[in-house]
Amino acid sequence: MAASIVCQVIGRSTPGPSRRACLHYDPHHTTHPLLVAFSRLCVHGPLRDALALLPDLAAAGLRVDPVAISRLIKLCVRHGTPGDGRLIHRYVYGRGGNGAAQSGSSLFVSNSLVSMYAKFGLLDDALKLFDGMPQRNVVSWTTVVAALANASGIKVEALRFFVAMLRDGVAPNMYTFSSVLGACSTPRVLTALHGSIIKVGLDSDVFVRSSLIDAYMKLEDLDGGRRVFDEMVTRDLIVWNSIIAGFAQSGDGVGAIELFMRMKEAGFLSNQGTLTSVLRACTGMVTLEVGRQVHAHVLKYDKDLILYNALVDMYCKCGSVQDADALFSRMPQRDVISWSTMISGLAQNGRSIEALKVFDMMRSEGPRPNHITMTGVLFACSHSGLVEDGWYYFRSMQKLFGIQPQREHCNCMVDLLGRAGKLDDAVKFIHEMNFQPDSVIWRTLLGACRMHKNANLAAYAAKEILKLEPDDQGAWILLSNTYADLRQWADAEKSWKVIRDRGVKKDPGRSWIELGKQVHIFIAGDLSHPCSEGIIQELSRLFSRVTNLGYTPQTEFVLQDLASEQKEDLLKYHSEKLAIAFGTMNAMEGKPIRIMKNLRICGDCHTFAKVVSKSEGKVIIIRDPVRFHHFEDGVCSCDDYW
DNA sequence: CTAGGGTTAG
Repeated sequence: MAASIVCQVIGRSTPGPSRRACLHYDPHHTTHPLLVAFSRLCVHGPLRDALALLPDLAAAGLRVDPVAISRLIKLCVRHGTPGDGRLIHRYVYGRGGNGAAQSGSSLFVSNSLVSMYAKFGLLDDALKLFDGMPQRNVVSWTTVVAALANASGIKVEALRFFVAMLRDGVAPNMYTFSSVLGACSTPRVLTALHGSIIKVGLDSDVFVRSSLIDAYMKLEDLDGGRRVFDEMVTRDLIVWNSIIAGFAQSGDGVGAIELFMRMKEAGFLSNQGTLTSVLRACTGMVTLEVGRQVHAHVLKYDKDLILYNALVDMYCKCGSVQDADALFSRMPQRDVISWSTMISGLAQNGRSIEALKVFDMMRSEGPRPNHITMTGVLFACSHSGLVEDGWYYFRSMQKLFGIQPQREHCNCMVDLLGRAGKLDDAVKFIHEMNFQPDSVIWRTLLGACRMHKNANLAAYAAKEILKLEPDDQGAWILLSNTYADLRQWADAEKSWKVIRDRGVKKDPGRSWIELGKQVHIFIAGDLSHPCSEGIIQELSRLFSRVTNLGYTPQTEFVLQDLASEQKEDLLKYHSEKLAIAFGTMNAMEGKPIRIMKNLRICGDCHTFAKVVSKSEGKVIIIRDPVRFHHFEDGVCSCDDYW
């Protein structure tokens, strides 16, 4: 076997003298033909032939070039065959397994093997080999640190190994630092690491810098990340992507987009990674106009399904179903994600019937729905009160699509029944489903109880949540809100006391609106916006107009027990009202007013928006974290059902 | 032989 491979390899690649060498081997003047063949196979493959020579090499007692061995190890990684890697390991270390016995068992080769195990996710093997190594250098340590930093759940171990490395007297290099930064879990550790990086003069390395930026961003220290970025003299595309992604992920979409503009000014061409981050920023912010501009960039990657899907999602989340739908129907190909995105997007925009129509289309011409598609379908049903359809899809998804209902589907069903006011059915469903109810389910029920003002059941659901998650803020807040809705101020106050005592803070209501290239943010009760005077005037103008059309403030949506004028004041300055006033002041002819909210819309603001849409003849679109409300001529797309 | 960013649907 070996002989035929050797002849083949040598004969194939170099006819003439080497073929002779194959036949007349002189140990003093010529490299052994086995070694020649082996080295070639390590570079060009096939992997299988190279592996087949290992036993003969061992039998002949030949010492193989470590470079060749490590190339072979890399081939295994490329082929994704850990078994072959183990074979090489066994050959290199010999039967004794004492680490120094066989040919090629240098530090270099051991490092390659550790790295191979790490890349296959075989951490135990990597560590066992590492522990048995007679010496270890920076590379050995760095390989292990990187492997641990990339693993989930045991990142702390990376830090421990890093410290052990220092104790061992091995100096970290830029590779080590950029790896260990990925395991950096507290600001203190980060400060310490950053300090040592500067001290040893590695802070000019681009890799180290981008890891530093990423580490600051992951700890939500945007300024820290920004500073590292600003100090850089030479930046590459990945550094730009790091900082843009950091801003996009921490919710600072405006910052992300500004950086994207600067990146283009600096002459960098965006790649798929840049654009996905920028689209994510647009999706989070509902900056439709900027999103359209990004769309123009994306056109250069027109075959990229991921970017297309992200665009459809962005248009849906920005409340522009027309754009989303136009794009969806023009897409060269559509996968499950495309269809699911479109279905959920329509449902979120209150177009449940259309969502179900798209689902029918998908069934006839698209890919097979998956469990996330079904979540979208059930979401469509629950947000339109289509109880019967919901039951039908829930009951038949196993039979029709082979999808076993999961937790999230049960949650949709509880939502469907709860929203429709069938609270008893919802409770019955929870007790009969195949899962142990979790806090998500109870929270859904609690939301429905609040909507239908069933305080007793709400208290039950809240207690169940607090059994599972004793410190859950949401449970306390929803419970107290329920009492407030019922005007049971004593009970509400009791819950608020718990919230205050535990330091639970309620997120203030925030709304934002895009005007030109700027995003204006409004916080409930906060009149610090530069146009506040104008906004207050506009609000009173709107109030007098809508009062004539029959609007009265619904003070039951105010949560504290206050005199009714004070309550009206609080209501008046809800963030969405400030945004609506700002929107009507600056409205452009024929364009809808688009507003984003961080919390669910309040009932009074919902009525207000409806009446304003009629009195001002404007379309108002408000997106809350769950769905959209399109207000037009006094009605909302949600049919007052949300 | 060791290192950096992004990845869409709920």
